[in-house]
Amino acid sequence: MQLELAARGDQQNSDATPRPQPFSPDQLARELNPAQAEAVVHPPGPLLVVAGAGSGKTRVITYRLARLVAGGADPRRIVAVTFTNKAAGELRERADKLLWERIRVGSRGLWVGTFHSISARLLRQWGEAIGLRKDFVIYDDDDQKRLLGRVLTDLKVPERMFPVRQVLSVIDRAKNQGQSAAAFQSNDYFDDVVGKAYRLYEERLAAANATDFGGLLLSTLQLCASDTPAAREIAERFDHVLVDEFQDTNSVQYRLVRLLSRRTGSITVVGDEDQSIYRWRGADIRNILDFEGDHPGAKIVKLEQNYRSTGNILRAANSIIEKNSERRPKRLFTEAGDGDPIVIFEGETERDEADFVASRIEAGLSAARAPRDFAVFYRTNAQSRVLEDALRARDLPYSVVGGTRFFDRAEIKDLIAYMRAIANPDDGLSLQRIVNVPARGIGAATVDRIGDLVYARKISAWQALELVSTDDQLLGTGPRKKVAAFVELMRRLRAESAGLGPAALAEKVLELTGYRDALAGEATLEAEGRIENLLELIAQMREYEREAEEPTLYGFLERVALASDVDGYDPDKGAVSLMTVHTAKGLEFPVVFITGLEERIFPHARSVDDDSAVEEERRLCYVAVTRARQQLYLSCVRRRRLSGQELPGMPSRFLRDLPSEGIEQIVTSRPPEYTDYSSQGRGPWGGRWSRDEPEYPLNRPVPKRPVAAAPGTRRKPGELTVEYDGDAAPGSGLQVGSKLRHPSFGVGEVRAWQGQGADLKVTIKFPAVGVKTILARFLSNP
DNA sequence: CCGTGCTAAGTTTTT
DNA sequence: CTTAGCACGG
Repeated sequence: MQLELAARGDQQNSDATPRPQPFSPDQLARELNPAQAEAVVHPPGPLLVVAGAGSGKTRVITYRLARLVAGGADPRRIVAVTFTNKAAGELRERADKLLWERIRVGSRGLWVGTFHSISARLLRQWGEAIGLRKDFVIYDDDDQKRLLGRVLTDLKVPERMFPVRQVLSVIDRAKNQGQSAAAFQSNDYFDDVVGKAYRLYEERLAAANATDFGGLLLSTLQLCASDTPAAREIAERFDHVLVDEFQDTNSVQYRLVRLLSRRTGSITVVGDEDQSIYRWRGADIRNILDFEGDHPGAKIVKLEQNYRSTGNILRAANSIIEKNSERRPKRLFTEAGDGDPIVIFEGETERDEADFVASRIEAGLSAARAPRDFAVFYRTNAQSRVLEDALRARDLPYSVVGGTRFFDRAEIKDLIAYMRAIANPDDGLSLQRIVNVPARGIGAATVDRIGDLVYARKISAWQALELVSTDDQLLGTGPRKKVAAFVELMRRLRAESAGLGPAALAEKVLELTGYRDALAGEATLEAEGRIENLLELIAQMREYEREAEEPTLYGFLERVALASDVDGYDPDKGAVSLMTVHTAKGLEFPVVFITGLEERIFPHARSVDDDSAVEEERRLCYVAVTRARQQLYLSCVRRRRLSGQELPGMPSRFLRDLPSEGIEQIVTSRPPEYTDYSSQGRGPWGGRWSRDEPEYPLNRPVPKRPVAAAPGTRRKPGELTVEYDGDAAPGSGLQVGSKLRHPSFGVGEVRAWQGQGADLKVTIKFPAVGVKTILARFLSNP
């Protein structure tokens, strides 16, 4: 009782009372299944937990971590690595809770984070040992592309033969495998050029005091492997290492983990080869398959009992994944009943599919099922649009997780670029972005000259700016003065930045640069939206300042650079979730729709010719299926419009692999007529679809004639309701130019309207989605 | 130097 | 179909 009342920070006193037995065999037997308990109590040393989907993986990690601490381990000397910030946050929260409940110790000082954030942290502390400054910035892939583009131009490499994307992917692959620019091997002409580009790219990165995603990890590995006092300190730093999603580690990450755990040998990895879906990003499935061989005496525990899904869903998942060969045999089981049958929908077009999804969600809403309980998955981001339209048409709240990121918007990147340039004067890329934003008369010609100067004299962009603003030989008087004014502006901002938090600094930037005034002066809806976005960013900065232990400008910039798609998922939004299958990993929902299950969509066209790529697609499908708790819908269509052209669709091979029991099928289409698309074939979709390609029949015969969709299930698309939030009352002065707010589209401007009362239709232009004609139902009057 | 209008191009998954 | 990049005219 006394213990219950002990204050949270009161650690000394807890020793006075007898300690409870928080992890006694009895207790564990009550809270864990035998396999879970085995993993939790295994003594420190190499341990691989093969955790099937929904088998209580996070539970095992938190219990094991807590038990290590209960046994005397210091939380500050434990590092737990995850793949997303969201997973890291969850792990920290659950570990903290368990530690407090059971042994009155918090998780304070525990290192939990993604590979990238932990690397950044190590580099900021010890990176100087390998010549890295503490204040480096992190370039995202857009920055990488721009930097490499400039490198390729300077090397006079023909763009046709060496597209930036392709060169970058080779460089990235090399980095993921631990090959630095110096060590880059080339066997052919292409790689010779890539090697040259790689070296110059790295040179420029270093000059900009910047690093990229791959570099973050590679530098950390180099640091840890170096013969320096810093490396020895790091080797002493951690007693226990835990790694989540181990199947997705690449070679560099794996070596890093081994170095961190080498001294004590206490390394716990948790993963599932069946859920390895990041091979294209360098993940090496062998890391998990060979773990035993690499760690003599390693213990392996398999978790096969699933606590998430119904029997029908689990059987479907098993039958899909069983076709793979690169895996240890494993079969998930559940003590739950069969549950509802899985529903397969086969429609005519992607609109029918979207409408089916929306109608089922609408019908499924009840006291027990809120919008947040539904998730819709797709293979590629481009597929989300039709689904969004269909949900909108039924007024269902939805939220697209990932996709075009908030941080990718132009105005956000501009502001971030200012902050980066203030934090790090050497960041040429950011300087280039903002030097003429808002327009201050510094044109492309001037920027080019400064860029040439940087290249020719091997100076930083900032030095070049300072140089041309004082030396009247280099630029004409007009441009020179303008550049000088910009230099002065940046100096002033830097001077003012001292002592300001990120949010206050951002406001200063918007004010002093005239950015906000420039937008306000435009007085358009787009500009209004941009200002709103900037305010949102500043609000995020404030939130960061509240949360972070030690908020700094670098800290915020790092958080921005390392934010992941799924980090934006918030169940409390109360909306139907739309996301790619990749983003869905690690999440679960009562009802799941997997759409676009067609050959060349899922599995993707780029994968169908390569057996091992198809295995990855199969794992992806397995991940998608195992997200569902109670109800699973799978859908495919016979004709799909994708980037302009319509292509015929064949049911995915994954549908053919489903068991014949526990499935309900809804068909509203018929197979497409034979069409020879070979003459029109263009690009990767290269639409050949001939008789030679195998048809994958579903389990029931397909009707000869199309069956009409149920009547009354579909409203006219584009009909929506808006909430009144403007400067005109209905009937009493609604006019062109009035502002209205729509729950999904935001504020829009009235273009035209017709009718009145309940039949009032208004045409509105929304900055976000364009012009829409809407059935307006005014909910409130001013 | 800047904004507009057009054409052409490219379309997987993301820390 | 969308978006990005480019040429042109002001």
